[in-house]
Amino acid sequence: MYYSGRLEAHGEVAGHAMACASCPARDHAVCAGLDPAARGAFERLARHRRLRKGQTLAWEGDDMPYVASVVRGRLTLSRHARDGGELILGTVGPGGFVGDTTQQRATNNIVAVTDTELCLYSKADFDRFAVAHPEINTQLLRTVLGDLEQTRSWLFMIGRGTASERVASVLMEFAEDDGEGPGDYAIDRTQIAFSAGVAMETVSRHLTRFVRAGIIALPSRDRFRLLDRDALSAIAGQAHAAELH
Amino acid sequence: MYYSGRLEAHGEVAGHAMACASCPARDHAVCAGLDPAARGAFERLARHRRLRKGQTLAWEGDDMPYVASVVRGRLTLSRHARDGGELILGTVGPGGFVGDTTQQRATNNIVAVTDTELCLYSKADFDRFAVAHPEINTQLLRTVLGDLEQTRSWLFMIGRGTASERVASVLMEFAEDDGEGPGDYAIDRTQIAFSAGVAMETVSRHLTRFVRAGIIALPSRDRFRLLDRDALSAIAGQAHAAELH
DNA sequence: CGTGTCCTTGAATGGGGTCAACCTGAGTGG
DNA sequence: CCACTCAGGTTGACCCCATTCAAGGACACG
Repeated sequence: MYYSGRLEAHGEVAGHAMACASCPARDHAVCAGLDPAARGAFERLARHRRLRKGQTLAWEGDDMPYVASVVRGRLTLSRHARDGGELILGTVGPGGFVGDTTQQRATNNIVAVTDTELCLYSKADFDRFAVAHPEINTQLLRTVLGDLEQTRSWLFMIGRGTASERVASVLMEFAEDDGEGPGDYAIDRTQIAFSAGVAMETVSRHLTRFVRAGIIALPSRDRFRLLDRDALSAIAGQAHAAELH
Repeated sequence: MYYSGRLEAHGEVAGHAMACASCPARDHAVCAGLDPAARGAFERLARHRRLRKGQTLAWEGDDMPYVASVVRGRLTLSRHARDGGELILGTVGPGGFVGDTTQQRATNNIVAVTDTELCLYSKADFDRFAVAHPEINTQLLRTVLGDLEQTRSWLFMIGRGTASERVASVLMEFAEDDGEGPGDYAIDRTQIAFSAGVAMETVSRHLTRFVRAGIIALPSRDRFRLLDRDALSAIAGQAHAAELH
């Protein structure tokens, strides 16, 4: 089931129920840096939408007549291989942007990894706005350059890393994304496998190896505790270090 | 030996010896879409530079106080692993753009794969120009979005492909980059290995396998002839197909 | 208490890395 | 013109890591 062109069809929140004034992403999102008048105009184009964990915003190849700015939560971008496999190409968190007005169709699957809130803009509206307010492209450019850099770092990781390195890198990502907490983070073996581009069994084996080495603990099936960040970081390797600007 | 901050130190061409009017990249480059007055102003900021095949524009981590637009030729972006290995993250051809004004240092090695001509702009100049002429960011955004898409496609390829698929994909890239010709393209085993993220020996083995299958021919050490494009494309897989437009 | 989902563990297989020897052609210098 | 050298490429042998297939465990749910 996917976005059909009418947001209301999902029973999701439509319209801009949330005020920009209280938006947690307002300083990082694409709308940051607009002057008050322009921001007001931009706000009026937005449709607010919530996605529950696991829900899909778009499938690769689908018609996707809108772009989106993430307010909270996190999305993954992924692609399917014909063998049924999947690879996660990156994630987008608060302040991030998904979609491309120069392409009609979605090039990636876009799925919420946690409950997520978005502002949607039709591509036509967004383009029209960008012509009138070209300064929005400055902020968007910043975001996209960041994504490009992140994707290249990940490519480097995936292209040259062993399974240990890949799994360790994914854990590091999870640890950074999830805020801090006391060192306890959510995991999902399948998710790790799809991110790292390795088989699930391989993920499982390396996790138990990390546990035996005292680097992490697995208090429950869907959580892990980071015991030795430096050790994990060292396994992840410099590919990951490069990612931290 | 690398860029030291003074272009003239290399004895390369400095200044804008070439007129924009005759630039082969003028319709695709970042300067495309500027009105004549703005283009004139932009042109005055440019320094023209030539790189010979194999020459390096920047090393990862180096201070890089300029950005560049490629006029002709081709550059590779790569990163080194501590084990001495290297991975090519992408290439930039005519009309393409390298560098990021939001970062002071180069994040990638930038090397000419063929003789290449560039227009260089100091990051300070470029930023100042972009404030005065925000429409340049529209074109730049288009370019960067294309790079992002290309990098994600490549990530997908590398992340899930076998060595055959990777090597085949690299050959397809080469075949597209090099214009058409009669089906003869330049290759270099090391280059392929660094692009595909596999060992040189593996590249060699797969090339001879392709030759035996009648898919390519190797008339000399540094050339290959594409005999059966469809077969090669099929091996490269749909990951590659997604990359085409 | 069954059923299903997610995870773990084992055994077998094979693809690709690594090391090492050898080959080939383009220079180079006598 | 030949011998030498050297870089780049090929081929073989071996081994290790990750995949795959398969069986079984842990836990939540009805």
